[in-house]
Amino acid sequence: MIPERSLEVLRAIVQDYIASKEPVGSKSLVERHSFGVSAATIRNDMAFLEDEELIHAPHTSAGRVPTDKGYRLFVDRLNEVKPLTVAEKHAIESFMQGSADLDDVLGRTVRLLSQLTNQVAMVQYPTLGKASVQTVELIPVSETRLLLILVTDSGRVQQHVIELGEAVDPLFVAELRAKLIGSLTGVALSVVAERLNGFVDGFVAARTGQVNLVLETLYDQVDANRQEKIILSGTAKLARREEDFPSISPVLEAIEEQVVLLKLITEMQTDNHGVGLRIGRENTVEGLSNTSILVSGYENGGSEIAKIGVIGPTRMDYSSNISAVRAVARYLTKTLGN
Amino acid sequence: MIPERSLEVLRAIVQDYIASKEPVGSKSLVERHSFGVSAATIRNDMAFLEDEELIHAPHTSAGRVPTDKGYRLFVDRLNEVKPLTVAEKHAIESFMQGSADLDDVLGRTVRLLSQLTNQVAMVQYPTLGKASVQTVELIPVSETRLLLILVTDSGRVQQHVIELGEAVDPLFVAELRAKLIGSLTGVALSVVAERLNGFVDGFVAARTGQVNLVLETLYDQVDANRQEKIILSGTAKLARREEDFPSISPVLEAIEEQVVLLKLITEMQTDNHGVGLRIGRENTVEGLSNTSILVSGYENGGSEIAKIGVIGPTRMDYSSNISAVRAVARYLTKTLGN
DNA sequence: ATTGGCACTCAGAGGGTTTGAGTGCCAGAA
DNA sequence: TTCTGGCACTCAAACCCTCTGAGTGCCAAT
Repeated sequence: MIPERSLEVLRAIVQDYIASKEPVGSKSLVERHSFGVSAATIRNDMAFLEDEELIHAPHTSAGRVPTDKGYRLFVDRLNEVKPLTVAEKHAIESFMQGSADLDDVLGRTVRLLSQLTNQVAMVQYPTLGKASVQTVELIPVSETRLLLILVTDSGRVQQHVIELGEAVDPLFVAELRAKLIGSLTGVALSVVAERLNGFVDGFVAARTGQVNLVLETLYDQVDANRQEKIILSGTAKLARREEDFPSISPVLEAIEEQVVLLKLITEMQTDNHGVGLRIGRENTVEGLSNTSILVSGYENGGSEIAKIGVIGPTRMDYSSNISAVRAVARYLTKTLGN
Repeated sequence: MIPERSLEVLRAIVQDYIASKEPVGSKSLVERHSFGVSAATIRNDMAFLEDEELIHAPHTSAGRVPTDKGYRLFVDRLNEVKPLTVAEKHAIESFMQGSADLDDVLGRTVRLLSQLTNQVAMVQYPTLGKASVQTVELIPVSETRLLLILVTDSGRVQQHVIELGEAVDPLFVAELRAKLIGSLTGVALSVVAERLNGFVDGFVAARTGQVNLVLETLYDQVDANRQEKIILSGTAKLARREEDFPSISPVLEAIEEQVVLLKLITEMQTDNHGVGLRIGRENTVEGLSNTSILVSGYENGGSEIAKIGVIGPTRMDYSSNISAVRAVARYLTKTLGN
């Protein structure tokens, strides 16, 4: 077990280090915090913390810096989540005011979060989840082209133009449309494909080519709901922290690699405080070993779920950032609720 | 007038500097290029070029570096645009293979351009231009909600859900839909609003509220065609060139500021070689004083027009980049032609 | 106009010294 | 047992000095 005072010392070290960006030594520690003991005693505690690999000295005659493990313990056991200030809550409200469609809401949200935390923010597009088909439409837009529209009950609308390559017969389109609506309304996206098994048999042989073309497109659209995507904001914030990283280039590269980032945040569990956190090397991704990633989940109409979060140096202000991410996620869920 | 050989010297300086990233001196110049004169003579020419402010010495006993003005003269008068290699052409072809909708095409294009030039690439979304309405659709998606769809002849499809707040009468929707189609098919987006002047008078008074709601949404969508947007790719490429900039942070900030960037590229003329170029401080934007911006125009079905380009250090390989931007722009126009 | 020669400049590399924040440890006090 | 004051020790970073060499500018000779 780690003695009580040592934990206090760790907390103080993390706090001072976050504030000053300088390794912190025993002397400045006793000056800024009232431990009621001398610097020498603190040094003993620090030696203990170092044995436990919770802090680490960049070189012999320097102060101490928290290790990833130290931050982890700090966050899990010592950190009190700082509630948002009134000004911040106000900022959230006004930022989200008057947002229109999904793209718009997510765009605003990610900018908001970046601004609030002063870090790089990210939002994952909502994924398939439990969403189901609200309606399907088929509209001729020219001699040979059809517009296929898919509306899900989570309010997402997708469309795609299908080039049939031959003249469109309005009667046939009407029939196809009616049958599609009949078969799919209310059906969960995840079972659309199997529900349409044998669908093509209901048409005369001459039409099967066209029907299949439409079905292909429909499957693509359903899949597009599965295809995941992330938007980022505030990349420049990373650069302003140049001192924080040996080089920002690998970090930028890593976060530009959407696939990796998606994988990473998808497998993150949101446990404590409703947020998920990976500190430093806990992100197995190379290039992110000096960054922490903080995510929280949000919901879209109860049927789609995805994550939102920030990426910053391991030495970030966890208290504020955790509450910001949590608040914005909650707010986003609420906004999408309508 | 600038003597012939001095121009040759300038060309050599630019080329060597781009290749080596080191200030170039008279000695290495005569070694690497066969001028047929001695270093001392070259020095005289360099003194002349310096008087003309085409080159500049970082400090007394250093080699010379081209100034913005020097690059400008180089590009305008000395630079031969390097044709793309077969491999590069091949890369373009295969990269664009099998692209689907507008988003997808633009996304691929910008990644392609970034990869080809090894710089940050950007694509502006097509703007309004001469596009006109191909068709309008109005679809009930729930008790109280309508889906409005606008298709332009450039193939762009937009949709938006309208919350009417009261139950939707199918007959009314059919009437509204028919009248909209009648009034708008083939009408240029720029005159949609005026064409609908008095449109609401054709309905019974009880419906005017709902009609106006739909019209508002329609106007918004038309405007969204005007609303401009840029996508970027390869931001990390900037960071890998850390030596090129005193600090990348202002550069990143500048390019994250879409509004500024849009304004900048919009006012750029594409003159020589079909591309537009701003070198260093020619970009009045603060933060971009060490970067050059290179753009070329592309068209979407002849009716929408926008720009595509790259941003890099002033010391970039203009020859290759100009041809890459030009080629990709041409290819993009062709791809969108279908 | 061009050239070789030469004195001059100066950024940057190399090397040595100094400084001071900070540690580790110990012997004695509480 | 826990804490404390004291002290020797360490080492990165700051500072300073010198040296080096690439490069210039200018001039007198060709």
